Amino acid sequence: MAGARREGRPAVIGDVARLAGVSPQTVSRVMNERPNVREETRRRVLEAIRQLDYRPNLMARGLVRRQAHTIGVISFDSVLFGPASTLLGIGRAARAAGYGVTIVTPEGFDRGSIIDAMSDLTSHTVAGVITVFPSQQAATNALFNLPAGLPAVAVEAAPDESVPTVRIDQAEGVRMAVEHLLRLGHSTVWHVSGPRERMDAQARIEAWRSTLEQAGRPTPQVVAGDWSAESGYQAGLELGERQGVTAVFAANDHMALGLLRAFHELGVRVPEDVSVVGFDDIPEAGYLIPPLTTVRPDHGEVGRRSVEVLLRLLDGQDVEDVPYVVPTLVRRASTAAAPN
Amino acid sequence: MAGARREGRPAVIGDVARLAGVSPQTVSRVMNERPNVREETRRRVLEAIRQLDYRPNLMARGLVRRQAHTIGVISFDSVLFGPASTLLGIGRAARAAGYGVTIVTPEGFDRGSIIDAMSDLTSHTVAGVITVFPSQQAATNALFNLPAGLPAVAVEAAPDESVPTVRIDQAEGVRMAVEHLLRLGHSTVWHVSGPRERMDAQARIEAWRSTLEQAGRPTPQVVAGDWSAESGYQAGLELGERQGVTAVFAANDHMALGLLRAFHELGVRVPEDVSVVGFDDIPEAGYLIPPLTTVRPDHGEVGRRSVEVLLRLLDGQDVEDVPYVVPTLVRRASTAAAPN
DNA sequence: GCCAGGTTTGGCAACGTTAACAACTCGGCT
DNA sequence: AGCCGAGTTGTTAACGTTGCCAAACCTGGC
Repeated sequence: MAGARREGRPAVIGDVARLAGVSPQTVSRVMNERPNVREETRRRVLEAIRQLDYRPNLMARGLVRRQAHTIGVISFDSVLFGPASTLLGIGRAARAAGYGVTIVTPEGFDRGSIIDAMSDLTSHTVAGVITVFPSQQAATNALFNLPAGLPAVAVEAAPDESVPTVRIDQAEGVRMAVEHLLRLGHSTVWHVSGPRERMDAQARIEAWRSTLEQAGRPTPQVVAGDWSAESGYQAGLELGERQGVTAVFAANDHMALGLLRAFHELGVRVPEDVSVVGFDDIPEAGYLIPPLTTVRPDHGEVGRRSVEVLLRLLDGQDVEDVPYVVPTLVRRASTAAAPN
Repeated sequence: MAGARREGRPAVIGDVARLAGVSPQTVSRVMNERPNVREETRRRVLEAIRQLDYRPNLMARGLVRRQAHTIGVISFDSVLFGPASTLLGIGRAARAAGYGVTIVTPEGFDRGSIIDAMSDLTSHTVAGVITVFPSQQAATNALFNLPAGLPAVAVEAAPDESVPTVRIDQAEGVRMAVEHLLRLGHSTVWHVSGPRERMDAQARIEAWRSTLEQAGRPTPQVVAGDWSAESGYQAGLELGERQGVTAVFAANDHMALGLLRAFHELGVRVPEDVSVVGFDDIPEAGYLIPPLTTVRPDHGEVGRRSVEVLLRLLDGQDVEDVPYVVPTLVRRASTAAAPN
């Protein structure tokens, strides 16, 4: 019978055309919501589409239109709360704009694993790329190995000014945390940092230092951690024994959590003896012992905004400065006035 | 000059062919590592590829070969540790097998948002689909709306036996947790559950109940939570006031964390007065106060295995039963002998 | 020097869609 | 009646790749 779908195979545009008694071109017009199709014709086509359960082949469409319908994302640490939230924001915003999202997670920061991970992104399958990397080296490896002309946006770390970058305003977040502690009467604030090669860790160290300097306070030695609760715990064992430590700013909540535990073991009371502030506002932050005062960056907003910038790039516009995403300070019970 | 790349556009196979002085067909053979290409010819082609930075167009390739190079994943709660780890496992395994991964996260469990989220997966862009859903309803909505003939694998929740399903052995994990507590001398174990409409929550409730029954112990009323630390906290306030509660099994670590905090507030000591066991082994579990005894499911393995099963399906094999992924019990300091 | 059999290479068509253009329809106007 | 133009529809070719088949090229044996 005319218009029957070919055996076993999914329907294609020609099948729909035959069933509706029009040309493939007209079906294409209906699919793409172009004007100048008689209402009656449109109805017939739509009905045929429904009957055959026709779904346009995006690969064929991408081929003629010379454009992909997907955004590529290269992300590290995608299991962590922050990056995972950013990824979710990217996914939602991309889909709203009609793009799919392909996510790759390289094994390491080195050039080899990053190029390896990117291999399918570079094969004309993505319209543009967003990197979500905490390290400048990784971002450089990724962005300098992209095919020429492929639009890219960096989240957090970028090799230089040539790539539009969406960032959390680390400096502002840290300033809020440190000033909060100073206002509570602490004479200075110690810092447990993330790994120094990470951009965000570095940015937080610098913001912490400069806030203290501007307030005319001494800047203690940085205690280096690696984002993990374990490293926060080790830092806590060290700081808890030390004289005169009354306020600690940890570069993320996981380390703050380790700190809390170390202080608890040592009999150092939080917040009576020492105040602690974290960074991230992980979902459990409010239920730690004690509930953690922390800086909340809006990772979802970072994701949304990076898509927005990429779309502008795809549209041929050029993008100058992207405003920073400003975090907020969430005050809970882990901070209190300095002991005297 | 011969072999020059056409202005501005990325090189295509014809450009490479011209530069190497061979036909496009031969370039294709080299790209796909087919036999019967003279070594000298292969070298010339590879050199041309390098010179032009040629990358094959996967959309064109997919079109002729009638197959996609991507695996579609529909996931819920992708920010949580468990699903995020599964996603990572899927991504790595897929890439190792030469597939990209497209992830979509619907807004809700209802049919509308799921179909909506799936729309691009259904347009011939994916070779197969993996669902990562904690609810049977969601899995049903997804899997019954897939185009006919598209291979699919379910993680955790599936509508029925028709779709191969990769699961954590919830029952075994729960049994380990509950028996651990019983062996410590507790007369029974209370349970703070996840939301009942979630398959995994339901499975844990049932396993908890049957383990107690098999041991001939009374089964207390389930305290219902919703996975969040807040709900664990509320449950803790309730259980902490109750007489005779000496052991609690929380259906996930976040709720266990809330429990710990509530008990702390109430002056109930863990593990001296009450033992607590969680489920998930989130990265911070070992640094809570006290470090949490918990069940560790290998989410990454679940992801890897689901890809493996999907690949078998794509290969035309049919898959009978997929063995459960068995979790392990991680003993830490939140459990101890029952008080007398 | 010739032929059989294998290896290497090229030509053509097809995958499913859309862009560009051509052609047709229809009502209104000269 | 003939013509115009807006609105609607169809035709042709192209996107970049690979499957299929045929052609050209070797190699060694007689």
